[in-house]
Amino acid sequence: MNRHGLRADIFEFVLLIRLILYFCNHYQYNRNIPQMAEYNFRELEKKWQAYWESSRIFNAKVDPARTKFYALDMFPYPSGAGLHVGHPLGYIASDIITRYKRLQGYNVLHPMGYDSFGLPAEQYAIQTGQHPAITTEENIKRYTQQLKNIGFAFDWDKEVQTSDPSYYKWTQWIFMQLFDSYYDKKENKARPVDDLILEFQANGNQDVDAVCDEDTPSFSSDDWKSFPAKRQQEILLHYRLAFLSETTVNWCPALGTVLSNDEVKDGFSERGGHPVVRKKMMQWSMRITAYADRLLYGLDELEWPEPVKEMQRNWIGRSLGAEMVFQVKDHAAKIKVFTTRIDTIFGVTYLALAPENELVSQLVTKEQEKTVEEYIQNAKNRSDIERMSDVKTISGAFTGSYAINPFNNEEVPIWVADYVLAGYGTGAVMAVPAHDERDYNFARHFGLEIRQVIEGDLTAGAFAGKGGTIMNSDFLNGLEMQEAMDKGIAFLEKNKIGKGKIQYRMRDAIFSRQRYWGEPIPVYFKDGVPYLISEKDLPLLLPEVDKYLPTEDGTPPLGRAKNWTYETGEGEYPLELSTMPGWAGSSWYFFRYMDPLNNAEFVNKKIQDYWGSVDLYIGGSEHATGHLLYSRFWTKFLYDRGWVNVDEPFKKMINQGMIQGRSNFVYRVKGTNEFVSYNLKDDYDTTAMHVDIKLVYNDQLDLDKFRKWRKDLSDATFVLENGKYICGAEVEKMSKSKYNVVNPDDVIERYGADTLRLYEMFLGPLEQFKPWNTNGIDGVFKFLKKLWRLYHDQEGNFSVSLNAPGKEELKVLHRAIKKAQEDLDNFSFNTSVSSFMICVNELTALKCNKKDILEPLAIIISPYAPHICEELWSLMGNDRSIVFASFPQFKEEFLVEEAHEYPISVNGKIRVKMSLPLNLSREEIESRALENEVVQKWLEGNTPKKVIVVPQKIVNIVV
RNA sequence: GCCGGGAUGGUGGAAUCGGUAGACACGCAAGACUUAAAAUCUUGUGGGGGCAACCCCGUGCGGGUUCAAGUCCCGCUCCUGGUACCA
Repeated sequence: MNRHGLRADIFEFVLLIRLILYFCNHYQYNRNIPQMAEYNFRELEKKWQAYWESSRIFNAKVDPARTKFYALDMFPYPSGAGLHVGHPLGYIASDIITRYKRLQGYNVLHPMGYDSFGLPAEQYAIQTGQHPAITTEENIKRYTQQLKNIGFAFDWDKEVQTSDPSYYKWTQWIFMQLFDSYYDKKENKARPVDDLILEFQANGNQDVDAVCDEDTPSFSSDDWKSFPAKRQQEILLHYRLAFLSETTVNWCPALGTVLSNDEVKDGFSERGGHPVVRKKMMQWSMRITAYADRLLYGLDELEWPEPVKEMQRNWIGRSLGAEMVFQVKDHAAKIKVFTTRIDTIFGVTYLALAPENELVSQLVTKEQEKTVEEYIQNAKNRSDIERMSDVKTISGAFTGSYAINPFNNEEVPIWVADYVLAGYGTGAVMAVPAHDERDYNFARHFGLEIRQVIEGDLTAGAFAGKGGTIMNSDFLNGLEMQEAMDKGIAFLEKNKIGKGKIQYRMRDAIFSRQRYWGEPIPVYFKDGVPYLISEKDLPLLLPEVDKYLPTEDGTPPLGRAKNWTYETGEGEYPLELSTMPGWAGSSWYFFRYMDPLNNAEFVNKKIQDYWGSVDLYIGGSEHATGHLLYSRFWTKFLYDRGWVNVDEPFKKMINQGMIQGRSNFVYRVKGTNEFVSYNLKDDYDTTAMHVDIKLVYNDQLDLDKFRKWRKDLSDATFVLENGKYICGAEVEKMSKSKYNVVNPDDVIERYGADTLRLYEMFLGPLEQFKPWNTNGIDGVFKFLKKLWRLYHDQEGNFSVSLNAPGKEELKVLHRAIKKAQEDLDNFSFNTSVSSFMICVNELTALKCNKKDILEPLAIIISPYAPHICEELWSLMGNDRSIVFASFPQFKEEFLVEEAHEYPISVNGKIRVKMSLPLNLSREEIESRALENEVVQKWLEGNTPKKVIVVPQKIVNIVV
C-alpha cells in the first residue's frame, strides 16, 4: 500500500550497507597503510634541510690533515624571473660530486654566490626609478630560497655578491694592482711599475723589453728626468696593464655603452640585441694580449672539454708569419704588411690598404684623389653590420701609387680595399691573387694580374692551403712551403726589410662601461692624466644618482652624481665616470670564496695556499671566450705578483648542456581575435603567438583559462578541431617572454626535491642539450617510493633485520657500488640512476630487508637523493649525518660467478659466453673455454683452427 | 666558408677496449587486487614470418677492414653548437 514507504526502506537499507562498506574500506586503508610511514617527502625534506642549515654541516674549514676538494659552479646572475629547471642542472651534478667526495673523506669547499652587477637590474632601474641594489637584493633572496629548497650542500657562510661593497672593494684593489703593473717580456711576467720607473731613471727605455703600445717613443734617462709629471704619466700609460687609450670600440647607442668583443654577436649586442657601431673613444683597457702566449699554452695542461679549449685557441688566434716592408716608388713612405705566406711573395701583384689606414692620404695621387676619397667616405658610411653581412660585394679604389717588391724589384699597384681590416696586423696586405680567395676575387673584379707561384691546377679555383712546390719564384723555385717560408724570412732579415713575426687575433680587452650598475673605477684625473685613489679609501662606493641614464650630453650616469670628486690634500679632482664591465667581478670570485669575510686582503695567503685552485668547475660553454679567458688572465696576473700560488683557476671543467623549454603556440587570424587550431591553421592567414604552457595540457588549450589570461583575449573566439583547440609546439630556450618557463618549485611541490634531482640527472648525459619534459618523472618518483618501502614492512612500519645477508644480496649490492663509483668518476650520472633502479628492483624481488645491505645502499644513493637517504640512515639508528659515513668499498669477490655458458653455433663457429673471475689471463680463459663441457661436445674431439679470446666477454672458437 | 658535436624502438636514452644492440625509464597493451577510482603488482612490447621451437631483417645513406662493426677506415646526407673578409 505504501509503495513509496517501502521503496524508501529499501533505499535506506542499501545506503546503510554502502556506508558500512565505505567505513570498512577506510578503516582497513588506514590500518594497513598508516599515513606517517608512507614516503612523505614534504616533511622529511623540510626536516633535513633545516638540520643541514642549523648544524652548518657543510661549512668548510682549512684542515691540513685532509686532502681538499674545491668544487665550483658558475655563479648565477640573479634575474627577476627566478630560477627555472635548467639552472640547477649543473648545481645538482656538482652537489652529487661533492657529497661523494665527502663520503670519500675529502675536505670539500662548495660555495655559492651571485654575480649581481649587471644590465637587467639597471634597465629595470631606468624604467622604474628603483635603485638596482633593492631589486638585486630581492632577486637574491628568491634565488637563495629556491636553491635551498633543492637541498644543495652549499657552504652558505662563504656566499659572495659581486655588487656588495665589501666584495667590490677588492675588485677595485685588483684593478689598482693592474694599473700599477707592466709586463716584462724578459722575465715573462708582470712586475710593479715602480721597477719600470727606476729603470727609466737609470737607462731610459732603450733596454726595456716590455709589452707596450706600438707608438711608444724611445727616450734616454736624461729625457725621462726632464719630462714633466704629466708627460711621465702619459708614457707610463703605454706600459700599464690597465691603461687608458684612444681606441676604436663597439659602441651600442641603444644601451649608451661600450661593449667588449665577446659581448657583441654579429654586429648586435649579446644582451638585448641592439645594433652596435664602431667608434673611437678614450677608454680603459686591459693588456690581456701580454698574456696571449701563456693563455694559449696553458690550455694544454687543463682538463677542459676540447671544444672550449679550441674556442679559446681560435679566439687568441696565434698565427706565425712574417712582417715586411714595401718601399713606395718615388715616395718616402713605406708600407708594412703581415703575411702568413711569405713563400708566395713572388705572386704578389698588388698591395691593399684598409680604408682607415693613415698612409692612404699620403699615397693617393692627384688623378685618383677624388675616386679614393669617395670610396673611403662610402666605406665609412657603411655600418659594420652591413659590411659584415655583405661579404660578397667587392669594392676598392686604386691610389695611383706603386710599391716595390724587394724580392724582385717589381712595381705593384697600391689599392684601398675594405676587405682589409684596420684592426688586424698592420692594416695592409700583400695580395697574392693566385693563392688567396679574397685576393683572387678582388683581382678578377678589377682585372689585376693573377700569377701562379705554387704548382697545381689553378683553373679549378684551387688556392693555397695544403701547399705544394713553389714555381715562378726565382730562388724559391722547387722548394716546399715550409722551406720556402724559412728561406723567405732569412732573406727579409738579411736585407733588414722584415722579420718573422707572431700575430694574434685577440685584442686588448676594453674595460670601461658607461653604465651605473657596476664597480666604480678607483681613479681620479689631474691635468687630464689618471691617478689611483689611495688604497685606504677603498671601497670607492657607487654614488647616488637621480636617474640611471646617461646625461643629455652623453656622459655616463655617474656624471649625474653630486660631489663625484676626490680629495687628495692638494685639491679636489674629478673621479672616473665609467664603471667596470660585468666580467670584472667574476674574474676572481673563486679566490674570494675561500675567505669571504677578510677585510684586510682579497684572500688570506695561507688559506689560498690550502685551497689552491678549483678542482672541478661546472658551467655552460657559452663563457668560453669571455669569463673563462678573463679569469685565467687575472689569475696569471695575481700569480705573477705573488698573491696566489696557482696560475690557472680551473683545473677541470665540465660543461653542462642547457635544458631547453617546450613552447606552445596559438594561431591568431590576422587582424582579428579569432584563433585557429593547429591542424587547420593553413586554411587561414594567421600569426603564431606564444601561449603560457600553464594553459595547455598535452598540447590542448584550456579555453576558459586562455580567455582569462590576458584582458585583450577575454572575447577570443576559436576554430576547433574535433571540439578541441590543439596548440603548436617548439623547443626553444627557456625564457619568461616565451611563456615556457618551468619553475623547480612547482616540481618540488608535487614530487619533492629528491625526485627533481634524480630526474634531472636521469634525463640524459649532463653535457647534452635537451628539452624539459616531465613524461618520465613518474619513473624516478616510483623508484623513491620503492626505495622507501624496502626499509619498511607491509604495515608500513620501519623494519630492517640484523640477519647476515646472503651471497645473492651481496652480489646485487656490490654490483651497484661498483657501477655507482665508476659513474661518479666518469660523470655519467644518468646510467647511475638506472643502476640504482635495478638494484632496488632486485632487492625487492629478493625480499631483502637486511641492515648490512640497506645501510650501504642508502650511502651510495645519498649523493643523488640526500633527503630520503638521510632519513633512512637515521631510522636505522645512526646518530650522525650520512655526510660522515664513508663510501662503501666494492668487493670483487661478490661478482665472481661460476663459469656458465650458452653456445650459439653460427657457420662453423662456436661462440661461448663465460662469466669468469676478473683476474684470468687470456691463456687461462682459452683453456677453460676448451675444457668446457658444451664446447667439448661440440668439437667432438677435433682441434679448433682458431680460438679468439676476448677477456671477460666472449670466446669464439672456429673449427 | 672553416672548426667542433651528433643521428640507435612510439619517446628519453644504454651498450666501458670492436664481442648477445635496444639496459633503465616513459608510453602502450593485457591481466591481478577494488563496488569503483587512485595506488600497487604481474606479463608483453624494434620490424617481418611461424601454432611452436625457431628463422630473416635491423643503429641516417653507400662502400671497406675484421671470425665479429652502433663502435674502426673511405665517401656522402641531414641536424646542431661555435666562428668568420684575421691576410
